[in-house]
Amino acid sequence: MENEKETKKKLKKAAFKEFSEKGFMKASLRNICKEAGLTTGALYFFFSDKEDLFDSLIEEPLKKLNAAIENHFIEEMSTSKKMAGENLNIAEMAAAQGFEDDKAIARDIVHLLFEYRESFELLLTKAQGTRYENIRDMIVDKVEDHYTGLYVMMKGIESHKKLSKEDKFIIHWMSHDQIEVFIHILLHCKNEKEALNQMEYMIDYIVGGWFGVINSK
Amino acid sequence: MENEKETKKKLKKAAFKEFSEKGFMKASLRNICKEAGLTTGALYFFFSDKEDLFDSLIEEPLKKLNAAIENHFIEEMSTSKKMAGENLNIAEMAAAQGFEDDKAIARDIVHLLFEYRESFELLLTKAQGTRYENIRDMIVDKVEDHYTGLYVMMKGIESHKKLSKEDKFIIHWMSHDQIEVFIHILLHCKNEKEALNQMEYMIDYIVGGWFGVINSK
Amino acid sequence: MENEKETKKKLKKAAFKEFSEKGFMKASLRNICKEAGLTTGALYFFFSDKEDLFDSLIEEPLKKLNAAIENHFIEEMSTSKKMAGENLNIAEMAAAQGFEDDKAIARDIVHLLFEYRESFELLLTKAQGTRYENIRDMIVDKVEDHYTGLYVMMKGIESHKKLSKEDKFIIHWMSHDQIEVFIHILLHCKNEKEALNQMEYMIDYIVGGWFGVINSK
Amino acid sequence: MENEKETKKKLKKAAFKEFSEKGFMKASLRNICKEAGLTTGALYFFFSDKEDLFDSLIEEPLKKLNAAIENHFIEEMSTSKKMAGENLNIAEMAAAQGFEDDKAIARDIVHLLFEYRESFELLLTKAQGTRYENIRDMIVDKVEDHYTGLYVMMKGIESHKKLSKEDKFIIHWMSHDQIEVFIHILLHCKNEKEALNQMEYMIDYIVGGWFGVINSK
DNA sequence: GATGAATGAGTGTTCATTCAT
DNA sequence: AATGAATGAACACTCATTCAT
Repeated sequence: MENEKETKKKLKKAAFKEFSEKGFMKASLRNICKEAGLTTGALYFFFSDKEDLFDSLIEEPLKKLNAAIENHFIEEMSTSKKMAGENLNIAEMAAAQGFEDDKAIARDIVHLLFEYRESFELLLTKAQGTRYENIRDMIVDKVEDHYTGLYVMMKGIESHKKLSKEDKFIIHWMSHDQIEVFIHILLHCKNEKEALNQMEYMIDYIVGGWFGVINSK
Repeated sequence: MENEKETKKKLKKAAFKEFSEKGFMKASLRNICKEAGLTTGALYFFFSDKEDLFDSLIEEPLKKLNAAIENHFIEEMSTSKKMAGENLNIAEMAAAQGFEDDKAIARDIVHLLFEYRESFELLLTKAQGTRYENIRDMIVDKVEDHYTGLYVMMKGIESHKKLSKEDKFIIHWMSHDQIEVFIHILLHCKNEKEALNQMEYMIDYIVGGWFGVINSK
Repeated sequence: MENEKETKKKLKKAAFKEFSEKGFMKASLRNICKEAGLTTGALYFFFSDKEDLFDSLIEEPLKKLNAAIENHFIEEMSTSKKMAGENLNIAEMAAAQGFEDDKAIARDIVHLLFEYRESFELLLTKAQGTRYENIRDMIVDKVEDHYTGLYVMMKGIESHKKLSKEDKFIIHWMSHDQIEVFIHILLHCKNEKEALNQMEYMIDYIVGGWFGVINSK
Repeated sequence: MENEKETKKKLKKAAFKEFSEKGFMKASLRNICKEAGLTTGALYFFFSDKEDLFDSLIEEPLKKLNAAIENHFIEEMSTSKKMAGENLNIAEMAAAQGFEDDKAIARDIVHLLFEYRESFELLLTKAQGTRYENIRDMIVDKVEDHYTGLYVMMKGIESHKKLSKEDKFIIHWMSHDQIEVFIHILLHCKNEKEALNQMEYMIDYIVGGWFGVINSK
């Protein structure tokens, strides 16, 4: 990233502007090159096509986000596992410790989102027409397993295989909504500090929602 | 709608297919006309332009949805008002009666969504490039006042003017999320029956979220 | 004209507006019919095509103009002939009687032009794309013989056959310019009265020009 | 102009042909490209749109014409000024010296017109639909001040502000007619030599016309 | 590395005109 | 007399992409 050719940087900068203003589909490579003071040929030296150019703007941040998700949501379910070993009502426990672990994860994610704020905004709002147009759902799919595990434990269900259609549906929704929270914060807070502040209230909402579901029926 | 000319119907059907497959922007009027077995000129006899054609597919359902929103969220806040007249804790009351009014509203909306299911799916997922590309936000804006009123009462705040930045942010989020619930149901349930079933669980989540927020701090 | 069908009149009125605003080529039959509150089919009942519609707006005035030209410039060359019989310097004679006959002709033409003012304006400024796009030249050709006769006499040339290339050129120009005078008046005077007033000065110019040419060399 | 790419030249040549045959509005870019053996995309590499293509054919000549007009009609009014300084009847003087200055100007203009003959013909007869469709009037407006000055002096009027409506009308006409002379020569003479020859007679006419007006009443 | 040139298929849209009813 | 529907060809213009140099 740092030692990229000057030309490539100019191209990416111009592309950023154009994609941000018009979205992927309406963006014009001609405009981008004109803005960058280059010809279309130059663009095709660095990028294989329009989508590759878009990719270059969000690739690194997206990789990091994926890595963070791997770390936080997939590899470890230590909190839950630990608790499951003991003889406590899981919901009470989670409440007792205030979901401290989950809050820490959330803070990490928010930090990452704001580090590459513009890229993520681009990815989330201007990618229609690229392979990322369903990026929200793609991310939801990635975290769904994590929340399934959490749900199973909190509900005291023996195995994933015993989950009803209704369980699965609500788990999918809650996963979706968790992602929606992050996106909402990214798109509506003007900086990380404000985001972390609002995050506290959002967590009250999400946790409340979870308990609403877990205690239902 | 019912006594439309055969040709117009063919055109709309073909348009539905094309828009659904490719989205508004990538849809080709030529394809639509070919599919309908007509020339492009014929299309322009019935519709003034590409967007007018798209409009025709979602106009009526959207009008009805807007009307429903007006009726349910804007004109009446009877539940809240009734309660406000008495000397009770509003949150307790709402909980006591199980948010029956809100549930009734939700059922109505769901019914409407599934009555024109395909149109709403089109509107919500394929409208980029039309004036409806921000339809989600447009609807959120419409219901936000309603939820602001609800929030003020449940929190026991004197006036809308006393709302903090954080209050406003979380109200906006909760309004947004309420709409998101409906959209999620529309896009993930295969029919109204299933939707109404899932709706119950979603309401537990939403109500839990609200209490999480209201009781916070 | 008077007992035309109401529909036809509406069509012609709307056509007048559209042709006047956009010129023949850019005018749209669809617009005309819409403006008239009719369908294109109706138009084609009364008119065979776009040009026929245009024609209908200028046909009668143009016929009358042609007739006036026949009468004044072609049939009669009485003044000149009379004079030619006598033994006088024709130029002096013409000057002496102040070109009274020609002035009378001019007044007649001006009267006609202003009687159908709008039609002639249409014909002269909005006909590009019709068979009248060279109407100026067509009229010039009609009056050229008359001026050739006048020239021959004033110059004392024996026969039309003795006219040099230069003579013919200047005759053509003077014929052209005479028409240009009428057009200029039509397009720049707001009514007939003003036109007749300005006409006096224009005649001074034209007569001066003729003497300049006749006395040259 | 000279070191233009072969392709661009082919395009301009084909455009010249098409515009000359059909006029700007009826000309088809497809035809032009076909004639040039290229695709429409190629055209848009060299020209920004249809009008830009037309412009390219008349731009340089028109610039030179405008410059010539600036030089001759606007900056200098030396003849008049010189004379105004002395105590002579301006009309007599102008006549005495045979309008030599004005004749020189006319020769210059004619030379220019014939240097770019085809371009000027295009501009004057095929520009309807472009921003040059009123080019005649635009040029008249440019020279009118010059002739106003001349008129004021020849008539012995104190100031421009004392000009009557009739004065202004006849000045406008004479300016218009002067331009018409040049156009007539351009469109009716087959080369510059013939044009300069005919010009002599035209000047007799114009000068005669001026005296007719100046000495009137 | 980068340019300038060119492709070729595509876009939405407009048009005068026709014709069965 | 007039409508409503439909045609079919044409329009100017834009696009991502390619490639010889």
